[in-house]
Amino acid sequence: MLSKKAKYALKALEYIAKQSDINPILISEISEAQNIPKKFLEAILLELKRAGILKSKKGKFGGYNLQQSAEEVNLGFVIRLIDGPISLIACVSDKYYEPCAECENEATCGLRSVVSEVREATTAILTKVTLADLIKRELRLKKSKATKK
Amino acid sequence: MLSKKAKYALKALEYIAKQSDINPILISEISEAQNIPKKFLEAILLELKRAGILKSKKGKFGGYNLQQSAEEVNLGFVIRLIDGPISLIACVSDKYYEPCAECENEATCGLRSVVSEVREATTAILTKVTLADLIKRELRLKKSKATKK
DNA sequence: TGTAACCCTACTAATTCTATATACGTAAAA
DNA sequence: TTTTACGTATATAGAATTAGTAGGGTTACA
Repeated sequence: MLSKKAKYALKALEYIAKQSDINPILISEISEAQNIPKKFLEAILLELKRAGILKSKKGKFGGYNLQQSAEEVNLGFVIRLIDGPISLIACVSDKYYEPCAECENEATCGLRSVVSEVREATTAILTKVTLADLIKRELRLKKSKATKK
Repeated sequence: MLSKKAKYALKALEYIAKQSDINPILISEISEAQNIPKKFLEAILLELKRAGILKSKKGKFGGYNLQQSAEEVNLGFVIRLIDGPISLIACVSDKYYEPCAECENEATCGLRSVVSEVREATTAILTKVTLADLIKRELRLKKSKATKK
């Protein structure tokens, strides 16, 4: 499962991406709009900034903006950043690889081979979908809901 | 990520499935063969028994056997049993559904729609693969490794 | 009836998650 | 140049989860 932190990060990024690029967005504005505890959100945004996704401006009329474009930021990157490995077992993880303690032979482990397939399928989706896609999806869903009425 | 408990459960089940059906398998044997703490394994096997996957025989010459056939037991069932939801967010879970606290409209949530796709892809694999498949895979991997030499 | 096996309850140490508190640094406006 | 409105940094803390341990109890076979 995703941690709340990762979910907050994605919600916050989506919110920032939806606003105009001109004015920096306040932490407190995001916090209220998305129901995220403010102090917790501060830490999250800072992490996203360090990772190069966001940029910030200090002082009065400061706040956060995207550093990369909404088309560049994919969900897999964010989730990996905040929650760590996406794979179900570390022995099939690319970025967070660790050998299994018990498993004597990784190359012939059946479980590993299955979990590896799951990882491929999961990351294929998560790294393909960007913030921009997320916003587009939302619009599409809202439209199809409206026409159904 | 899978918990160690779930990994232990799968390893233990695979081990039992590989043995002949005639003699019950001892907890201590599995524990040693798969490097699983014995007392922890006891608890896991008990849970698998309660779920109807294993059956046990008490007393001298007792032990564990499969109750269902190796073709019947799929990995998704075991993982869900031990670790809970497979989905990344509870709002797309079938068995462990819970509404999102922050999300005001589930039907139009872009993140939900992406995570839902991930869930479909993941469960499709995990519920298709059975213990019997796991063993077959292992054999196949061992063979292809041998021919490579 | 002894003993080798599984069964059961409760406890705990360590870690992670979800924040909160406090103090500090910085930039723009009055 | 002082004030005010922001972000930055570090420390801490309660709750939940994970990964076991301890210590018997119960059953059934020889």
